[in-house]
Amino acid sequence: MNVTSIVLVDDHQVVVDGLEAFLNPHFSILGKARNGKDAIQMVKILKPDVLLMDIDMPVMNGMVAAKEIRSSMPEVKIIILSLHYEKSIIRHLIQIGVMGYLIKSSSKEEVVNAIETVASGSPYFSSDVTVALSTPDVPTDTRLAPQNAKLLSQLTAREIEILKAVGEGLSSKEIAKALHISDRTVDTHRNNIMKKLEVNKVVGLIKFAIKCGLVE
Amino acid sequence: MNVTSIVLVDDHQVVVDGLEAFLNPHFSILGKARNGKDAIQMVKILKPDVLLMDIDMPVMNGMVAAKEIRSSMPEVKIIILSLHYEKSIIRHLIQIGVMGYLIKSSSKEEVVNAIETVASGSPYFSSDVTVALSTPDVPTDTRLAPQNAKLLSQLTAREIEILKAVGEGLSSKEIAKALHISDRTVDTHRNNIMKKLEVNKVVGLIKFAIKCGLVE
DNA sequence: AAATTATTTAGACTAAATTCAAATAACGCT
DNA sequence: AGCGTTATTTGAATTTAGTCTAAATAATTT
Repeated sequence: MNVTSIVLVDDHQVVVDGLEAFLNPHFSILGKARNGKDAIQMVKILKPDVLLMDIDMPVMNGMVAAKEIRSSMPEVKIIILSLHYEKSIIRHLIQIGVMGYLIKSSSKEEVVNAIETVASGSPYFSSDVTVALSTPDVPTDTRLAPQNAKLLSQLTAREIEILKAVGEGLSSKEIAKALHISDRTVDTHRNNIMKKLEVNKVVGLIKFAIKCGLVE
Repeated sequence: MNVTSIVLVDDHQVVVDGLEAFLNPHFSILGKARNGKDAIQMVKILKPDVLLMDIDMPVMNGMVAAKEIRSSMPEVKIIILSLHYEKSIIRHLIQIGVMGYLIKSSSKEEVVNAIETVASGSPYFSSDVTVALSTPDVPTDTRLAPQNAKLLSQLTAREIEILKAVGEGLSSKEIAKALHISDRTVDTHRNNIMKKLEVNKVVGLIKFAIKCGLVE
């Protein structure tokens, strides 16, 4: 088998040169690019075994380039070399089909090891990446949106009580009975609430109550 | 430096014996256990460098044992050897602080490599694990509950159209105008929908519409 | 052709919401 | 203690919306 050929892509010259310095006798560096756009061109012409690429780059970032290369040249194995620990980005790239993911703090040995592993057809992911992915997702919808919190805070205790009851599907009369007040009172409260929340339909109240977790 | 010492834990004798067979000249196998409980005892007495353990085991499973060992003997490096791809389990174990995670389909070489990496102080996670973790979480609330799907399916197209409009806060009259039909018709549809969904309040309709993702 | 289901409508009735107007209670402020 | 503000409460008259019953027409299925 031939020596593994590589294209290096990073917008910082020192990084590319440094990588080249310690990869050079062992691997064949076919080319070096400074952004995703150039990387695509270079890969098409040079057809390397492995593409070692950064994410943050001007003109075209590594994620876009990786996607394009995956679809047009699936035989090229992509290794991402990044500072990013952000889960969504890592996930996206793995879903796109990159074969490896290294953090820039990786040792020379790890980079060499990753390239060899990937060149042989197996994926290689830095353990930092795995650990980063292991933190559970925060469900976005459980959090109370700031503007809702603000609106909610300007309701009085009684109003919140009534809003909750409305959200639970009780009519003015039922609420009145439950709270031992007149149903006119309940209506007034409800109208005041609607003014404060700037909604003009009961549905708006119900939706707001749901959003704030007052019901269901 | 001394040869790395290991304790093997798996409820299947063949697996333990098989592992021992190819690890033996290279590493020092101090002991073999069949469940988590025995593993804890054995680790306390033998103090191995590395504990290679399954998850699914009788008496006490590997997760519980890993947690216990992590808190009582943090210097012992734990590698999980499992069939599990389940994200929540993998995550939990990484959060507990296991240093490695291998899938049972791993090659001999990978197992040896993992043990060496972990013994030297670096984590080692099989790439299958990383890929498994890279799939985005499905927020539980976005999924349509089966009973809601069933109820929704027994509504007619027209009824769904009206349900949606109700959920958006339109009154019967407004819906009537929008659909170029009489408001009586809208009422009838709404009542039929309520019968089908077994709710007796408009709020029920709105909540159902939200649950089914028809609105908002 | 007959039976079901879907869509449409009306009238009489009932319930609910809106508007306008205002009283009482509570709270902080000077 | 007196003032202003806000919260909570209520009523009457008015307007709007929703329910119930009943039924016709269109579309589909059997």
